[in-house]
Amino acid sequence: MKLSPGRPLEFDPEVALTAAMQLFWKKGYESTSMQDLLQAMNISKSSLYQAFGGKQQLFEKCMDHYGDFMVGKMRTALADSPTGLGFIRLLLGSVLDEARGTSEARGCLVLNTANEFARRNPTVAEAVATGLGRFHNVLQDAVRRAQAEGDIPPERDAVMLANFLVSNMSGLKTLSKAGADEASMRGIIEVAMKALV
Amino acid sequence: MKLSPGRPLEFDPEVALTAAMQLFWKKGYESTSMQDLLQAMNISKSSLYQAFGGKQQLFEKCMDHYGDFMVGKMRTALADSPTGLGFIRLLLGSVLDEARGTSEARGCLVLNTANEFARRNPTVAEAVATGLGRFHNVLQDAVRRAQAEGDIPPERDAVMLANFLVSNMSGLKTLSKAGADEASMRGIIEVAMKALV
DNA sequence: ACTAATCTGTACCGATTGGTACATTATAAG
DNA sequence: CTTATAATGTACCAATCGGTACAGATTAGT
Repeated sequence: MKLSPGRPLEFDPEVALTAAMQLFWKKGYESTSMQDLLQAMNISKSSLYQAFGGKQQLFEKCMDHYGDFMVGKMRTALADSPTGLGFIRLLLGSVLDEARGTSEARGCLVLNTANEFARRNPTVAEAVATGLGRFHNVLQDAVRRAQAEGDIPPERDAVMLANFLVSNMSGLKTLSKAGADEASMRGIIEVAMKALV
Repeated sequence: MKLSPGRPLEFDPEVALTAAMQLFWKKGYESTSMQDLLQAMNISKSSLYQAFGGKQQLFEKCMDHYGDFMVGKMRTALADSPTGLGFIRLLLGSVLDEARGTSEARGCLVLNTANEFARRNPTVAEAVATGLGRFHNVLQDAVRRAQAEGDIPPERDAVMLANFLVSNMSGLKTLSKAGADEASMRGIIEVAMKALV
């Protein structure tokens, strides 16, 4: 930890990064302009380029930040949940908030990015794969715990079920953006939950 | 059918519309530029504005065109399929082509649009809802036929199952864009199919 | 006080965006 | 052949895109 002379930062990099993340999350990469970012992060263009390197590099940092943020939330939710199956139901149900309009239908930054870039950018594709893998791992742990607790038959393939759950989360989030009503989504969740036992 | 004087069209509007549709399908709305469209449609800018009104209006026409095109394909596939359940399996399996890299991972124009616009544009939101409804109807018919054929229990809610299938199609397409391998996707399809019986 | 290092504000860059104005060309009806 | 109508080609528009150059401001060490 060496101290160098020079003017100190006038902003908190993590706060600024979080603001950028929220914006990318809500609007996607392409339709988020530098101007939008500067306003949301409340820093000058020079500072952004100096501290984050540019739009693309900032976006990649946001993807990582999102992964940490969201996986952290999921991990604590899983730990706090009385049962593994309860956590899964809660997670699927969280999409209903978006459908109700309670929260914004901004989906998941990782899945949004997968849809927006569709493997066109190798760097981004890798970040998407990494993020998705982390979510998968949480779901897989939840499934295994539910199996240990007797709520899911032990002979079922936990990896497959975790993949199935990720796919359903993704589908639900897309349908939510498509304007699906809450009742339809409840039905989908019901069918998906029944598929686990 | 009245004949008016004036210079005749030098292009087939349907051919041009299809070319535009393919481009929007592959690249999305925002990242498809006018220049891209003119090149793919092989018409001049004047002709595009004269015949289609502009980018946004052209896009809406493409959405309708896509709906006709895709629902038509699905309807004939369903009619040609020996069983309703076979059609459903075939439809879900079609996503594997994208995962294999056999065909491009461009997903579904309606779902892509839902993800890109996320209800920000009311006009587009309505087009998305309409398109999705048409897909849902095909799936619903397939489920009812499978029920009549004894492959799906008659007491199960056909609407719910159709919604579930749309959601899974969507999830699979997103995961395909995220770079999921074929084996994972086969597993997901297996779980989803099992959820129907 | 001076210097080296770092951050910030201002002004600017070429490229590209979707869209428009208008003259020119090609047809059908009279 | 003239005229009304419609399609096309050319030139242009302001606005915005992400990015850069550079001077000014603010610090720590000497």
